[in-house]
Amino acid sequence: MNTKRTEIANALTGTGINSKIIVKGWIRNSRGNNYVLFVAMNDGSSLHNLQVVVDVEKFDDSTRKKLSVGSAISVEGILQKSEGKGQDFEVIAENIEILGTADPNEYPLQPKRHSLEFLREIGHLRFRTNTFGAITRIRHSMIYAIHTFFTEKGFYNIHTPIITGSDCEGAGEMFRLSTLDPTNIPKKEDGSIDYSQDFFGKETNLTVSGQLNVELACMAMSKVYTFGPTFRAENSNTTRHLAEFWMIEPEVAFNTIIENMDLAEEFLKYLISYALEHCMTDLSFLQDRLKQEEKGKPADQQTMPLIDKLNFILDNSFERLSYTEAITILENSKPNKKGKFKYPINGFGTDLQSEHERFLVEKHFKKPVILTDYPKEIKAFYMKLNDDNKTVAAMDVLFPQIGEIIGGSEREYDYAKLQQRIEEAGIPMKDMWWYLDTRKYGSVPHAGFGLGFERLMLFVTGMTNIRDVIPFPRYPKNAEF
RNA sequence: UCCUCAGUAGCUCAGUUGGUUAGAGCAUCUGACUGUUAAUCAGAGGGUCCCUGGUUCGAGUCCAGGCUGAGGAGCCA
Repeated sequence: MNTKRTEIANALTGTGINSKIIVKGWIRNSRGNNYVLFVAMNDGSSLHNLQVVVDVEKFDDSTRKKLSVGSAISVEGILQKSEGKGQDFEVIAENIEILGTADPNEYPLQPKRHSLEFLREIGHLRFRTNTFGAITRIRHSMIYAIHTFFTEKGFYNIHTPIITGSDCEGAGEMFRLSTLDPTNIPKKEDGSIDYSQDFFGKETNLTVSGQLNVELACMAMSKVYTFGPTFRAENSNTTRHLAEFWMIEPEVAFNTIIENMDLAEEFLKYLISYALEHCMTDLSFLQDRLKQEEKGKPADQQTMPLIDKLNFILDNSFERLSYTEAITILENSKPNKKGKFKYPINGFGTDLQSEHERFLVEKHFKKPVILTDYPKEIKAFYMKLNDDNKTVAAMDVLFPQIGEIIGGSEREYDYAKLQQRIEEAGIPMKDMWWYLDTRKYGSVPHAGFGLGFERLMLFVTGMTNIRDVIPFPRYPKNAEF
């Protein structure tokens, strides 16, 4: 006899029909009468539940009582065509083993819609909901697609360090990392902290970006990418920021900003088409969920259905324009002339606010936009200085609703110019010697970008809060679970 | 960090100008029903009204401070 567990996703397609199978999983819903019980179970392999039909007479009272929402069970029975209308197949239970009970008086999940805020509070259990099951499966598919995309293009994955001794990655506030006793910190004679006694013998932090390290690998391997966790200790309380998030950073030798843009656009379109191809069931569920949520809203606030929105990205080329051109458009725009912008446009040098980005993407071009050649003052030191001496070869990919999804640039590869930019940025030269060495020995043009993985997940799933697209969100005042 | 809004049963929420014993739906428990689809029907139990202080004869309701959450802004990915 077959004693192997059948995954519910397989059972739902009728694999093993009319024969005995064993399924294991968690009860999502249980209902019935004195004679027959219908138990919906889920094992994570599919959005859909498998219906187990329980002939009450065949089971004792104590087993039946334990068939409550949240309990884990193993069911042995015949898989057959369902007599009911809601599903194609069902299992007629012959044997039920209770693997783990869940006291219905305490189990917090009900077979009904819960608010996302409530589910965040029970983050340890939220995987057991349809929504988070769908998000989890899509997230995995996106991770797989990312590695597949780069592998097919001949990239090498580089594990860049999570602990960094460099405090000049320049992307935000860092989390300090130390094994020193905080109640008894060793001090030097001048009163400053004596890091020579710390674990690494120097000041260390959690990385805010793998870019500088991945550039080192790029200067030998040509096409590389890093995909890892990054940490920002900014006190950001928004639906788009996390203290711990995952970032994909490709870096390509001999590429200019043009090829960098091409790569970014191709990459995003690949991932979105991968999701449409492999995650349709979960995407449809999330689309319907979103529709439900928007039901009460006025028509003009309702967004395009999720799947249409994803297809729309595939069907349109991203609009590419320079920062300077964008400023001109914004200056002449209706909201600017009518004083509708909270931050008015003041010519070249104005840093673009989210309201401006949103105007360009959602109102003016109505498609994704790549902005290039920003004023050097508002961008990072490693970006290549353009011939005008005013702008740098930066590129930001802006998406509807979420704003900046990718930030990248061609890198400054001229030794002297880079040195000068480091100086202007006020970064101590002695900390950057290894990075400067890449420009000293065999320097070549190269370019790369960073894609915030959870921002991508926001777009693909249509979720609106970034805390719901990462399994264990970390944000100010919260490191629970 | 700033602005706005919110916190009442396990969940989602109602609670009138400050007034007796704080309500509903769902969930839970008990019962009814031979195939349910968030099953249905009947009944029952369930409350630190976020916390601290204040005003008042009297506070879920008013005031102050704090905590927590949501949305927006800044920082960015």
